[in-house]
Amino acid sequence: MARPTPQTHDEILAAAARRFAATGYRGTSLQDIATEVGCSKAAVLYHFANKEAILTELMAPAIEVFCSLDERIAAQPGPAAAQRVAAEGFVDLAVRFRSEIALLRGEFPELLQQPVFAHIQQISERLIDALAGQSERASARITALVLLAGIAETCGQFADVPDQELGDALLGLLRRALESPIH
Amino acid sequence: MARPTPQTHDEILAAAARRFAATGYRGTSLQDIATEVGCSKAAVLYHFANKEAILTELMAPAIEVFCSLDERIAAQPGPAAAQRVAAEGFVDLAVRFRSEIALLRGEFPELLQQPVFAHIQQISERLIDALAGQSERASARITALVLLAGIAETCGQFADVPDQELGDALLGLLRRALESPIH
DNA sequence: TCAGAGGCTGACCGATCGGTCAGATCAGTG
DNA sequence: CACTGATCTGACCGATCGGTCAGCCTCTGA
Repeated sequence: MARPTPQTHDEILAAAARRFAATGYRGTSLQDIATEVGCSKAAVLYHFANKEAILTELMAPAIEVFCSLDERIAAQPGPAAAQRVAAEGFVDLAVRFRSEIALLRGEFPELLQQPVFAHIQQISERLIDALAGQSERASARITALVLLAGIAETCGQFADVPDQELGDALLGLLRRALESPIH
Repeated sequence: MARPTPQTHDEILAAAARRFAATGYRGTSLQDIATEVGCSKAAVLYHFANKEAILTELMAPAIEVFCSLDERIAAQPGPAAAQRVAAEGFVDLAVRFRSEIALLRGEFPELLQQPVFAHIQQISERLIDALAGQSERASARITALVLLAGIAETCGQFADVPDQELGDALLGLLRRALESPIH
């Protein structure tokens, strides 16, 4: 490691983080990163062995904390204690590394720019409004968005769960979680 | 080949859906789709004007239902009724179109194959176990996964919310939503 | 019998990808 | 002065991308 730390290294990391978050890992070329930094593509590959090495260095700190959380959970005496540590630890992780985690969203933001999804974002905002009971409170809007995104993100993984059971579970979750509950 | 097969159109759609869900839109080439179908890339482009047209035809039904849900919500007399319709309508949408929505995850599944994320999936499963209070019930595991994915997916969007406030909101959400609540 | 239409192919195109390489520039050191 | 190592560049490479095109094959109906 060079003593008079060259700032180019960090500038590349910062630029890569912005590009990855905007257009995904695949959707970001080394030339994109180089252009944003203001150097050549070859300069990027001078500071990093390859494209993957950039992603690795970006995510390493968050992953390390994630692994240590896993160990802390495993060290708890019972399910109740494990649940508390898991909840608090994960929330802390999500808050501290939110920008790092955000770039895992991949090509999703760019995908939404496709003509097919032209009105999806506006509709989603109105949907969040409705779920939050038209409340302006930040916590109500956070709750609604987390639930909306979580359901959209995961429902495809329950291919083996019957429609009725999956629907009941999700509706039950919404009833419990929304701040001004459904009557 | 050259069989009288007008079913090729649908086979291409099905193959594209599988590939998009596995490696994302960008990460799936027309050749990938053609190979999975067992025809030439040119045949794919005979049935669809371009790559985007495949995505459009795949998502169109789900988007139409999503738009009509938006209209139904807007037609409700008050916030409470709107919230109920939004919750029930969105859950129904997510359950019915879960495979279509799943392919919006983009490059995420493929990204997790990167060496950096080697142990993330196992750790995530243990984290879900802990959040679900070691319960085997499907609804408990669905709840934990939705919350986990939702927080990870959205926390990056709250760059303007102070850490303390965001953390409190998320922890409050977990307390309310988890089936065997945190003491 | 044969024209025409639908279905499909292989060859090809320009653009862009991740990555390599030889060499230019420059600061520090003896 | 000569030399060295770190930083960076432009030119280039093979592979792959989305997409085009001329033409082949098979089926159908007049």
